[in-house]
Amino acid sequence: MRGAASPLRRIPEATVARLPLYLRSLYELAAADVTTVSSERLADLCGVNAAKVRKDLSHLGSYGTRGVGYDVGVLLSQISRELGLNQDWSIAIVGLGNLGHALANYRGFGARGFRIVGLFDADPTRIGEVIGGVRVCHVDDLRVVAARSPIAIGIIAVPAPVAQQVADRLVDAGVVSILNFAPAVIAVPDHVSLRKVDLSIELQILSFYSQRHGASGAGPGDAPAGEATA
Amino acid sequence: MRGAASPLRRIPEATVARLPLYLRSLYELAAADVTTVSSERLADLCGVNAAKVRKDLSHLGSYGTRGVGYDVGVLLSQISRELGLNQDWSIAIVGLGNLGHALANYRGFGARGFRIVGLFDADPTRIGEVIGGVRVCHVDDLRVVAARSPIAIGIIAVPAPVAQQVADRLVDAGVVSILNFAPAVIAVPDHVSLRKVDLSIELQILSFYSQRHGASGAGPGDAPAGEATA
DNA sequence: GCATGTGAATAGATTCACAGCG
DNA sequence: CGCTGTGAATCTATTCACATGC
Repeated sequence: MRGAASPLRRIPEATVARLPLYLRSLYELAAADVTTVSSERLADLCGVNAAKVRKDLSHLGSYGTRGVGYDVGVLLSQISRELGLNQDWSIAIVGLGNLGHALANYRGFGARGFRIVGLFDADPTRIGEVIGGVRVCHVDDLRVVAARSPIAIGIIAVPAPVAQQVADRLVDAGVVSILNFAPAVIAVPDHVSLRKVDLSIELQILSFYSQRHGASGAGPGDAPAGEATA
Repeated sequence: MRGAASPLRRIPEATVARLPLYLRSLYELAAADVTTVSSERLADLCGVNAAKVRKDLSHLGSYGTRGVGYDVGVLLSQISRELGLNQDWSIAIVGLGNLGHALANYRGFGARGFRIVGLFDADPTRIGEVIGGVRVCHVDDLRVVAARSPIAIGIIAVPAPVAQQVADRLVDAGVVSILNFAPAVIAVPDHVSLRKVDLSIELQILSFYSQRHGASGAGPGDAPAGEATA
């Protein structure tokens, strides 16, 4: 019962997170007219371990040929299907400050089936502006706009203090996937997928490892390495 | 042997990645004049499990009081120190397209000890432009500029095809931490820390879960749910 | 022969559950 | 009594190593 092929097996989260990586390398291989690839080659291209590639791919089914490798075209279409990239996904961006603006102008969404269909902001002076062919609407109209043409993925690019209420509005408008760029923890119902991108967290993690590992080319001027490690 | 306090224990990677999260909530608590916090409260604020908080914090040493909780100020300073946030970190951004530009204009770096000291691009028309008080230099001058005032963290915001060579130049200039925004796998020597932020990967992961879970408010027009799951 | 696919081994992270202490 | 700190149990992910099949 259920749909044709894919979503019967349970695919580990870690694997899902790597599939897009494989996909990208496969596109490059295809563009270079390479028709077959081994797990080892693909692993190299993606900066991972070959056994990991094989185990990951085995979760989608057995699409390799022993002694030969994987057919690039077949893998491409299997992974695309698995990731749901056969269909288009509509995106809305909320918050058009520095970052939101940059995202809205980013070409490369459309390239792979992600289409920006809505731009929203709370600042009246921004309403009506057209970015990348899409008109900026007031965030109060989110629900109405979403009712006309559904939004699959909402991108939050507002300041931290209003991130939660924007998330609430997105959920209220029927959005089931959210990508949060605001430096704030937000809560969503179980049926909504949430991922976050947090610049300052990334920098702090790097800071941690810089401090330990290479205490070399570190500080700028003030506090070179006062209580350094090495 | 070795420095005063912190870096003797081995702190799990997963824990390191959460420390900045705790830190942020602690700043908010401190700003609200809260002096004590329980693992459960902190866990709520960060959207994680209370046992996880306790175990994470235990890796830094025992700074809690049984029956009471943790002192906000003490935790703040312990985590800050552990993450290396007592010192300032110098940042260079390479690539000043949409994204690089947005990052360069982003206030909030400086707030927590991250200071943009260099901006680099390969496009001659952008050289000399001043963004956020910093002059854009040619990427060929990276090494020279870095020699004058060392760069701790390099941010790559160039198109994928040139990401690797930019990484090489950063490493060559003595940078030991790199944050890569380009949708490309890059390789760096062992002594360099590398983290990545990849928008299109995040979207594809969300696509995967949208497809499975809520097959509700999905497609926009073309391919609504052709071979849908539910 | 060669590279996949996979059980088994290992490592790592999360969660449980409770002893221990303020 | 309440909350921390932590061993033990569980779950997840990675890696190994080799039988399997083209």
